[in-house]
Amino acid sequence: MSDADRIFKDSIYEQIARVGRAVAHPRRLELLDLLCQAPMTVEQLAQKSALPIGSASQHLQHLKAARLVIADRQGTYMRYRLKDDLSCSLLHTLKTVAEQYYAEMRVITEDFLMDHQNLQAVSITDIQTRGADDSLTLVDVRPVEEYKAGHWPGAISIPLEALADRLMELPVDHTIVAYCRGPYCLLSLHAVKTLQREGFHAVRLIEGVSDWRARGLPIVLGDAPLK
Amino acid sequence: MSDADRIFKDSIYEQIARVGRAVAHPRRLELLDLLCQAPMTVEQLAQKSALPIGSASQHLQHLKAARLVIADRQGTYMRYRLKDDLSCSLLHTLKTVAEQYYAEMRVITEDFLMDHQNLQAVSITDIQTRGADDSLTLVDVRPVEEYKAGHWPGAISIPLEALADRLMELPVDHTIVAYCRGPYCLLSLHAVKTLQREGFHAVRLIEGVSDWRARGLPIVLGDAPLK
DNA sequence: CAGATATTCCATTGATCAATAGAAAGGTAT
DNA sequence: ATACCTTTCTATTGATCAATGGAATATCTG
Repeated sequence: MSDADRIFKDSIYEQIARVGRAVAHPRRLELLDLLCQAPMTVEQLAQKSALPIGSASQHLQHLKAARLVIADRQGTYMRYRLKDDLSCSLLHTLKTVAEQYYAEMRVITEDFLMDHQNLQAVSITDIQTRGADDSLTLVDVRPVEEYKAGHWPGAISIPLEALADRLMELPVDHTIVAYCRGPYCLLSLHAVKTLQREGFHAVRLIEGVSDWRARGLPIVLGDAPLK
Repeated sequence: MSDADRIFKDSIYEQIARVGRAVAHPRRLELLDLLCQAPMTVEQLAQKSALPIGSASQHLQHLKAARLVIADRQGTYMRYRLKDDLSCSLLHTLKTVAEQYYAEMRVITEDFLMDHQNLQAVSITDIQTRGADDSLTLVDVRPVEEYKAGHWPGAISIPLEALADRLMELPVDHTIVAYCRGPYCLLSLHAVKTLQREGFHAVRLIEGVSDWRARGLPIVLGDAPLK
């Protein structure tokens, strides 16, 4: 093989490695995961990922340099968002590999859930099969901005923080299905605990919006009529 | 959010980042790409990627630790292979992101191909549409082991090294379609140049076996009858 | 234009990772 | 058992990356 050939290959693999390096840090993955939910400012991202603003900004710069996300100014805020759904698919692929290849993922999840008994979880396919059944109420417990940026058809928005004050909006005779950002987001878990404490029959939906997005399932934008 | 919640999330993202770190280095991507073709020994991998044995071994350890590949001893040789096709899909996703998001990929490829004029390239869909047309001969110019580990149905195996000596096996009135490991492998490029110099009408197939594998297209194993 | 706010830049420190060469380990064959 | 071969381990050096805090920049408001 000639020198020119070698240089060509090195350049190509170097470009692919740019993608790899961008997703080689846990904090950046968390930020990317959040951006799969909705566009957000640095401040929001830092708060939701429990990062100092400076660090969050630096990691976002890194993601921007790898062009997985783009940033645009909105007044004094800087708003970051995914370049497109391919970034979301990339993260989804990485999660799938980790879930398939690392038994640690199961162990970590199971160990954690041991502390939270009585938490029934359902999958989106379960919901779809008993779709005709009308005794389910789907609740999106993420912050409202994320709901507006895309939510499951028919779901109503009650952010976890407001849940305790808005229980009267929920039908007592229904099964309440709470969902959030995905299997590793804990909003729906806490929602279900609250609901059960208040006497509702509540279950947790495993998947989140980004999982549906990566799979090409339908997502509704904007406000939806409350039931 | 409680401390336990934060520890859980950190652990989960740390696991996902293991995947990211494994693919964050150009040399490891090249090794993974090679393993998408066929299982190989450390020596073969080192030779094909122009790496010192020690470095190749170290990078393979890294891939093994991330469980994208597995190793088993065969006599004095150590044979590495992909864990399964999911590793291949992972690499395919990374390539797709790089191709979609980085104009540099196009620039590098175009600059390189400037030095190689008269190189017509066809896609696998082109081949499939004119499938009924019988005037095509598909040639797999990779090393025989890789051909045996999976090749396009109907393709014959003539490794690039043997091509000059085996021209008589090719029909002069056909269009010869050469393929190799993928768009960034240069074996088919050199094959087409050789064939053209010898008076054949030859074109390069853009995709390689790993691209078909990642897409779930049919692949034939073992020796195939020569035409 | 001054003051307030959000974000980025910069410089420093510590940590992790890559490349290399030579020694060691595991396996085969005589 | 010895010699030989392939691969891995170990240690060192240099390079890159992450975290942090404080200064600088950009925008909006009064």
